Amino acid sequence: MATLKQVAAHAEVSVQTVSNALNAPHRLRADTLQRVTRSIELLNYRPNRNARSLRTSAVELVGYCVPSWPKGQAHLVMDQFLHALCAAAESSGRHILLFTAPAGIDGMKVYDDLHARRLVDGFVLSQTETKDPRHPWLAKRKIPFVSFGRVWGENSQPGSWVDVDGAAGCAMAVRHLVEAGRTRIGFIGWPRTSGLAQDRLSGWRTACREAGLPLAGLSVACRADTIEEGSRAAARLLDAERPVDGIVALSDVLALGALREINHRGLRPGVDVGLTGFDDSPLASVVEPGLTSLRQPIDEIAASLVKLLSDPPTRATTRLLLPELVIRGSSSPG
Amino acid sequence: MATLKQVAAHAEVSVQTVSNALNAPHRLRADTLQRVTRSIELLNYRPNRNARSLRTSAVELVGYCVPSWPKGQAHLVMDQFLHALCAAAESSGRHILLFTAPAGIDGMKVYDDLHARRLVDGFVLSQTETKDPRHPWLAKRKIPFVSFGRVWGENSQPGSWVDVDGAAGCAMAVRHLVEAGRTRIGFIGWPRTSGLAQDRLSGWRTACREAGLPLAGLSVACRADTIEEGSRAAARLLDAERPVDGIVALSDVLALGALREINHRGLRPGVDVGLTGFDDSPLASVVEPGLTSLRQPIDEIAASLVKLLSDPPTRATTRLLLPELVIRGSSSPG
DNA sequence: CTGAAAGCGCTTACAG
DNA sequence: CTGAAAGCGCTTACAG
Repeated sequence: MATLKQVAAHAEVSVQTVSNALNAPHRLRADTLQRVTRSIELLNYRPNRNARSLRTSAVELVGYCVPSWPKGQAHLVMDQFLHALCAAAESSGRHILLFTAPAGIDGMKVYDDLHARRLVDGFVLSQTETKDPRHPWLAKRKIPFVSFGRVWGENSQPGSWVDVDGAAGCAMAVRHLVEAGRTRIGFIGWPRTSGLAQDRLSGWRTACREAGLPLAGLSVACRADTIEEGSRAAARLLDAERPVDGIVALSDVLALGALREINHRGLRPGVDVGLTGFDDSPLASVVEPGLTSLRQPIDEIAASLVKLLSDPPTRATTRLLLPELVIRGSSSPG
Repeated sequence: MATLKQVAAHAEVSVQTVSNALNAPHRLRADTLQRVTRSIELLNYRPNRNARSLRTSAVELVGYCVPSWPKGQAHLVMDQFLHALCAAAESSGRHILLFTAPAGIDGMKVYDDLHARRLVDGFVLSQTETKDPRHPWLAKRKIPFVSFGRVWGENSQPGSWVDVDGAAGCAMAVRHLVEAGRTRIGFIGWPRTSGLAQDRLSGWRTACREAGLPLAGLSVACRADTIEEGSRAAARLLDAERPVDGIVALSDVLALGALREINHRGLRPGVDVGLTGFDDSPLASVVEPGLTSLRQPIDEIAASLVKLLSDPPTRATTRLLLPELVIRGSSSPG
């Protein structure tokens, strides 16, 4: 492995000049630069990142905690997000360092340790929870971080965040169903304690109201994000005195449950009942008919997060992105 | 941020002694160790990893290339694998560094660069392909790596690997179906060019033969790992003069296609036709009836990989693990 | 058991 | 535009 010193000797310049050739080429005369560059190539020199980091105290590594899921409850779009995050980081010479940590406040000593030992410069948080303790904890200690997702607390959230506009997304879904002629659209969500659920619910409510559609008794809160709960909720909406002809579900999994219930009853999804999900997970295109779903702009989210972490603006910044409605058979025939 | 020097001053010993307290505590007298430990805690000292790595030239970071997938073709068990890999690495003080790289030989300069700049000590390869160019490339340059999966070449594969015994797994699936009374079991796989497909096919063949079951015309090779191909293959097996009453599919996705076809025909999965998949992906427990599938022992695989990379045996080592048959409704009623 | 010193491979004011 | 020197924070023979 060639070192800076060896390159300098080979090019007959000082190590400082080689370092400049790499980090500030404009400081060199053209012919010197060329000579140094040639030596670098000849010796196949690659700067040692540890030495650099020790000197500059920047490791150009971003910590990301890989969530652990209850059995079978895999995060279906995580690999897409991770790939996008990696690609975004690499476009500015950074990389992602993966780690595991206990949930909640107990995990914070892991974050602290990684930062204190200089394994990472900062963190990208995701799987943000209502009243997530990580944000204030990190902010208090001045450990750099950005958040994918809001904390939904009463007070303003510490740090920069990027999120998807769930309300706007669900409103898009409602309008899409209205255009397909639906007149009674239900919402399948989670309890009010979840900020994310409230957000998406509000989009459904607003759009229904704007379209002059009824709301009363048409929103169901599921206790868990499972197929079974989705089925049960759909059954309730379809068993009502005046059954729904459209369903907006808060997640793909709930939508899949609804899809099953619709099929069980001999109703035709996309014909008798229009249905939409959220996330455009791999499940959405695997079922039949395909599930219309709201796709989060993963690449843009990842790029924003990395940018906010790498070049932190002077004050905390927020960015709300629109999801994209991916239309499949569950909401429109053919 | 406290440094070694400050801790040494505080404990009134040399820096060498503090370093020993951390890395070779047995060299210190008990009272010295205690005094030093107290100072470390008081000053909340955390050793700078970059300085350590520069000195020892070990970064304790394992590179893992996050695969990019064609749209919608997410790797459904990847987040489980990544979590297991992280946890395994952390149990020996290591971490996972994620990166992206072009497929095949074009990506090797990325691997080379990460290693040369000392961002990683070595690599865990996965998504291994038939005649994967990465293994010989890395071996030739003496860049440490281990492989999850075999390369299936004619020659012996460079480097250590860990893999799941697909043949044994598919044989287990066949025997399970035989026990449930099936007498005509088909296999849905991929073309013979895939070593993995050959492996799993051979398990089906062996077990059928041992059970005295027919083989002729009962294996179908799909061109792609999609629902549609799985459906088509199942249709062929069910349209035969003597239709099958059991199907072993090479993947969960193909099995899901078969499940759809079985349902379409008004046949009852698990009753009229027994069906199994491979991977126990999140899809398997989400469909109805649940899909019987072969679960790869992810945690054990990850632990083996990290161990082989961290404490490389003197000669390349291989480890073949048994998958576990997870039985759900698709292969047995109730 | 403990300590003084060299050195890992860089970058960065500073001087020329 | 170029170079000599200090120093980032550790570890590791080596000496006492």
